[in-house]
Parts: sequence; structure tokens; C-alpha cells
Amino acid sequence: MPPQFWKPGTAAPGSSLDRDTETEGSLLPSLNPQTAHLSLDAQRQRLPIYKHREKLLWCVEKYRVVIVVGQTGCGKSTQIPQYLHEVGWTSQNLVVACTQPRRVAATSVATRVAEEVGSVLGDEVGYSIRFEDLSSPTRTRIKYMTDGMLFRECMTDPLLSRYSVIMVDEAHERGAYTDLLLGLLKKIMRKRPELRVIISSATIDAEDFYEYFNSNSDHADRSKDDAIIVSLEGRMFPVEVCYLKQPCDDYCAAAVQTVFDIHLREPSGDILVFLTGREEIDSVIQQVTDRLQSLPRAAPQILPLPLYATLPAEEQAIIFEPPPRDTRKVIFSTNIAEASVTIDNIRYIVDSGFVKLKTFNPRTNMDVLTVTPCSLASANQRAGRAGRTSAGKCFRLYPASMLPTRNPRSPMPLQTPPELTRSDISLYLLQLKALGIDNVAKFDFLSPPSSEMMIRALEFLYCLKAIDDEGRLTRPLGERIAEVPLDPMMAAILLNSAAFKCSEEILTIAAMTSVQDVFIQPSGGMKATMAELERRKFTAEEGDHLTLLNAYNAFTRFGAKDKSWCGNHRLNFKALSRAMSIRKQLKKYLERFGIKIQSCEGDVVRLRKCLVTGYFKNAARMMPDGSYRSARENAILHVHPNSVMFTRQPSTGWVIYHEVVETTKRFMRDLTVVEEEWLVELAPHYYQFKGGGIKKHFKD
DNA sequence: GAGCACTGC
Repeated sequence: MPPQFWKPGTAAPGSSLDRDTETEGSLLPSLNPQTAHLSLDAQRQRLPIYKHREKLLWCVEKYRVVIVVGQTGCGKSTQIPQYLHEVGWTSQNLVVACTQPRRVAATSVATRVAEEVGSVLGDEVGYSIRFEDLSSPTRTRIKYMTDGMLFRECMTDPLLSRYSVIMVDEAHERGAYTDLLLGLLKKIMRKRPELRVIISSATIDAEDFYEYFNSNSDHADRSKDDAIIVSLEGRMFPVEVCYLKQPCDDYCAAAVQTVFDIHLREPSGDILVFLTGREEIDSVIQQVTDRLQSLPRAAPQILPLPLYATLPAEEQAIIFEPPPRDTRKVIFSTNIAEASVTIDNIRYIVDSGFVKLKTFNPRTNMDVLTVTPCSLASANQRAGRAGRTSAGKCFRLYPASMLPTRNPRSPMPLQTPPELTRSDISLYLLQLKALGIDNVAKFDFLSPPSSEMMIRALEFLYCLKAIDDEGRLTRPLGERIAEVPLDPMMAAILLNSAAFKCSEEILTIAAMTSVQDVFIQPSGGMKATMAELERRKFTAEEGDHLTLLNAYNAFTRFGAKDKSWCGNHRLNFKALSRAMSIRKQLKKYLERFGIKIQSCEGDVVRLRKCLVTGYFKNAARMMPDGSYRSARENAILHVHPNSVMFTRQPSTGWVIYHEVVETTKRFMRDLTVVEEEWLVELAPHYYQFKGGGIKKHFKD
């Protein structure tokens, strides 16, 4: 075939995109509607994974770590725990655990399995996620849980002695708690040789897990290995992958063009387009809408729909509704559709090849949110989202030469960097210390964080007085900060609130900063202005923390039982309800610690001072031009437009903030006005007064 | 003067 070129706006993908014969797999859904008339047992036996049952059980018997490779949806998560249960791994009151990175996955899989086992959910089969424990300590044999929950369980049962087998699902996603859990399991296995670990992973990552768990064994004699890789291939619908002949310089324009090309030339089936963020999605949908008139009169219609996490739940629900007759649904989504949200009937994928990724910069102590090429693992996962119900096609908006497998200098990585290597790890290091691992530098991380990340995190924990100069947890403060389910900064503020007699309010503020998007912010236009006007009703002069407090108090008084009240005031009902649960949970911790919960009775100075005891490192001073300078690094900062401080000036010239995220600029989020003297008074170890202004002083 | 990807305890 002669070489072909494709330019946005000219040719169709069918002829212009380089057809690639390699197919990315996607398997049949676990139980098929076509076999619904069969008994549950008969259905289970027809699953592709069933023919691997004996092999799997043999491997678990013989090896301590079994790495199971297979696509999402092949029945790993539902079937393997049942197989283990059936052959006796749950005898003698032992439990088979299966961890999931997300709450919905834990609950939905548990519900499915309870049905298959014929158990009431919470009895023989149960689940445990934050705020919901549907499991019985005596009767539950198969327990699904979030990985964070199992990690926490190590604090009360360091050897996880209740469990005979622990299956870590979706390990290839490399979430922080997945990595930490694997590290702990490796440690636990030395003391509990009978424990079995099953790791479910995508193909690309299996070798990493294998090396990790065999690193202590003799490589010359593989028969003595601790770990083994088992591959579960099953029936799949092929997904044909096509590439651009030439790189494009505007993937948004290319995405619009490709959508129209698919629409006019390919058979029916919905389209899922992967883009990087809300702004981009809104703009692309606008471009598509503008071009709709150009469709031939007789042609089927296009229904463009957005999907991103901050979209209000009601608008998210629309993507699951069937489209009108003769209409093709086109969903423009962020990464949320890569694993968290599954949409049926998607036959076409358009993949920009990019993702927005948050990375912590230990030098500046700030998070950076950047658009970067997605990993090959991500691209494969995205392709697999077509063809869940039939054969599919994936259009990648970059040339095949961009693949890291074909081009070693490609900017596209094989895997997304693990979360632990690109996050502020102070929380995780503290929790490891709470598990008795004092020398965190020696912890056997699957991917060790950089030493700079380590040092920064330890320095900060020291400044919070959570660890002493020996690096040990302080008592009781450090131990308690580690225990409370909050980031260390906010945990310290909550625990210090006893001394400032304002725990009542700090509980609320801590809960509110733990949830996102309390105020609904439509993008642009009349709606945005209306939302802004509504938010002003809650605005406090002192800044965002007190504004959040006002919103919460109004919610509990008027909105908790009245969803429409929230709608009228542009408040996010789901987020506020969650804040209520979090507050309730945090309150229990304070009660257990014997901390008296008092109100500041309107004395907001006490409240703001208390915030300084945790936020001290996040202080900034306003400059005459309206920008800010961070107290420590003297870095240029800006107020985020969502902050109530965006339109006002701090009377004292100083603010503290919850976090900085760098996008187009470095934006501070959640600000509170403070007095300069408080910084020196409340964090003398961090700041020393000298001359006319704050002089930073940092103890090494 | 103008904007946050996604999870989790």
C-alpha cells in the first residue's frame, strides 16, 4: 500500500489512518446476558477463567506469590476468591481478602459474588470501605475491601493474621496504597510462610512484580522461586488500532475531525474520546456542536456529551441513557472513563494520547498539574474500552512511531509513574512509622521515592512535631496524627484544636477540606455569574476556611434533608453529605483520644491561629501588584479564581493556604487571612522574627 | 486578574 497522509479536515480515518493488525484485548463481561437462563453455577463454569481453575489453585498451593495476568472483566476478581473458598482456604475461620483501588469496585464486586455464592451481602461474602463495613468478623469468608482499608488494618493486626490469601487487584495501577501494601505483604510473608498473595496485573507490569517478590530467591534455580506468573487468556473481542500517518499539532481539532469521519463512514456504535480536562472537553464539544449543521440532512445525528469527575452527578448520569433514535452518542471524557467509569456499547475510541498528571516537586514543595503523553499501558487500557460488548476500533491521534516499543526515545512511557514516586509522601511515611517501620529509607518499596522526596517529607513531619530528632513518632501527637484519616497538616490542626478550644469548628473545616467541589462552578456565562452570587452568601472576610464553615453550617440547618436547597444555592449535595460523614468519623477519633470538643463561640482569631499550627509552612505575603510571595521559597504565587480571596485583599497582608497547584500559574487554594506575628508565635521553630519582616529559619 | 486529572483513609 502506498504511504498515505492524513490531515485534519481532509480525509476519512478509514483510508487515512494506518491500520495496525495488533489488537488490544477486551474480554467478555463476567456473566453474559445470553446465558442468563442458566443456573449461576452453570454460568460460572462457562466463564473463560474457569478452565484455568485447577492451574490457579495448584499455583496458589505451590507458590507464595501468584501474579495473575488478564484483562479487566475476565472474572478474576469475582471467581478467584470463590475458587479459594471452595477448596478450603477459608477453613479454620480464615478469610480470603481481595483489595480494590476504588470503593465502587469493592462494593459492586462483593454484591455480585454474594449473589453467586448465595449469601446475604455482609455474611459469608462482605466488603469494607470507609464509612461502610458490611462484613461479619466471625462469618465473612470472602472480603472485598479498598487497599487503603487493608493497609489501615495493619495498624491493629500487623501480620494480617485473619487472612489466608490476600489478592491485590488492579495492582498495575500502582496506587500509593497498593504499593505500600505490597511492601508490607513482602515483609509479613517472612513471618508467615503460609500466607498466600495473589497479584492481579496487566501484562506490561507482571515482570516488575515477579522480580520484586523473587529478589531474595536464587535466580539460578527457578524451581525455588517464591513467585510465578499465570496468564489467563480468554475469548475476546478484537479491537483494531489505527494510528495517524503524521503527528498532528492540535489533537483537539484532530479529535473533532476523527469523530465526524467515524460518524459518516463507520457502522453504528457510540464513540468515546479521551481528552485531558474540563476546559478542553467544553471547547471540543462546542466545536462539534458548531459543525453539526454541516451534516447531511439525512445523516444520523451526533449527541456530544461531556464526562469528568467534577461534573454534577445528574449530568454524569446522562451518558448512560440511550440516545434518541438515529443518534450516535459521542462522549468526551477525561481519564475517568479509563478505569473508574465503564460505559456500555462503546465501539470506537478516539485517543488523544495525553493525560493530565499531578506530580509533586519536592524542591518547591508544590504540586504541578501538567498535560503529558499518557503511558502505553494507559493507551492499551483506553483501547480496551471499545469492544467490551462487540469488536471495536481505536483511533490514536499520533503516529505508531510514537510507541515506546518502536521508538526507545519516545516521550511516551511504558507505564505511568507509580503514585508514590510523584506525591508528597509525608502521610505515607508517617503511617509506615505507625506500623513500627522507623527506618523508612530502608523500607522495600516496589519503586522507591527519590531521596529528596524522603528528606522533604521527614523535615516537614519534624516541623509538625509528629516525629522527633531520632525520626521516631512523638507521643501522643505523632501517633495520633498518623491514626486520623487526614493529611498530616490538617490532622495536626485538628489535634491542636483542643488547646485553642475550637474543635467544633475545626472538625467541620477538616471535613470540608477533605472533599472537593463543595461549590458548583459552571464554566462561564450566566450560570457562572449566578453561582458566584450564591456563593457570596456564605463568604467570610477571613477567607475560604471560614466560608466553608458557613456553607457547612447552613447545609446542616437547611440542606441536609433538602436536595433542592443545595441546587438553589449551587452547593454540591453529594460533597456536603460526604463532609458530614467525615466529620462524624473524625469526631469519634477526638472522643477516643479524650479530647473535649468545644466551640470557639465566634472567636475567629482562635480559629485562625489554630489553622496556623498546621499550615505554617504554607504562608504567603501579598505584594503591591496583587500577587503573593511564599514565605519560605519567596516563590511567586497567585490566588486561585475559586477562592473568596480572589476579589479581596487580606487586611494584614498575609495568608496561609491549603495547597498550591501549578497549572498555567502557581495557584493557592483555600486561603485564610492571618497576622504575620502568629507565624512566629505558633511556629517559632520554622520562623524567626528579624527586622521588619519574617525571616525563615529552618532546622535541619 | 481568570480557572483541578483521578483516587483513597
